[in-house]
Amino acid sequence: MSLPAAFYGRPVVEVAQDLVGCVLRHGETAGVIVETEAYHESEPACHAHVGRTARTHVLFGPPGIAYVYRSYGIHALVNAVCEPDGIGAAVLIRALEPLDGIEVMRERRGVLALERLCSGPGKLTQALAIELEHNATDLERGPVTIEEAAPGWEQVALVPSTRVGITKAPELPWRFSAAGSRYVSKPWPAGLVAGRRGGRAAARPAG
DNA sequence: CATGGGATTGACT
DNA sequence: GTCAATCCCATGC
Repeated sequence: MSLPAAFYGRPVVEVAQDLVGCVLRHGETAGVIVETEAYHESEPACHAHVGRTARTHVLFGPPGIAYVYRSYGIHALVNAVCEPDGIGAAVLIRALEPLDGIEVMRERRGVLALERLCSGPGKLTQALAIELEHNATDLERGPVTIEEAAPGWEQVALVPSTRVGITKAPELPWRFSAAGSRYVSKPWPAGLVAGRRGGRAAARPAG
């Protein structure tokens, strides 16, 4: 079942943590969210920091809406708008553990390894065929939806770290990764896999 | 209207 | 490790 708007209408850092373990779905493809980042208008790394513009008005709208934008002229990045209507904030979905439609994802990505299909914000949108046309669409009604935590993922442990690829407000620990997951993006946060030795990753989180 | 800068990725040295 | 690809949009003239 898709998450209701009220789920998103809370403090964005809280929602970013609660979204880990939930399922992002588009058509026949879906994956468990294993990495997120929070962005809020009060800090300069957030697109909403500049105020309402043609680009950012979605961020200031009601929660539970998709904010999709193009990055570096190549990739589409997908976010979930958070906080009450009028506050500009969103959670960036950074990585998924592939769940459904894996063969379709492999074709779209031109990659076979499960660990590489959705281990980055630009990779997962390519794997799920999420594009700019999905900007401002409703995440409860679809076509792109986010469902409640997958079985076994309700209590997943999180590893906080600083956000990736930004130059402003780099010190905020607003990136959240599922502990022990092999499907998160690089750079891996320190302590992602407790007791990791010889580069061998642990199994997926308990559940 | 011109310009500059990305919430990235993959190929290459 | 370095670097190019390539589009949208915010900003400034």
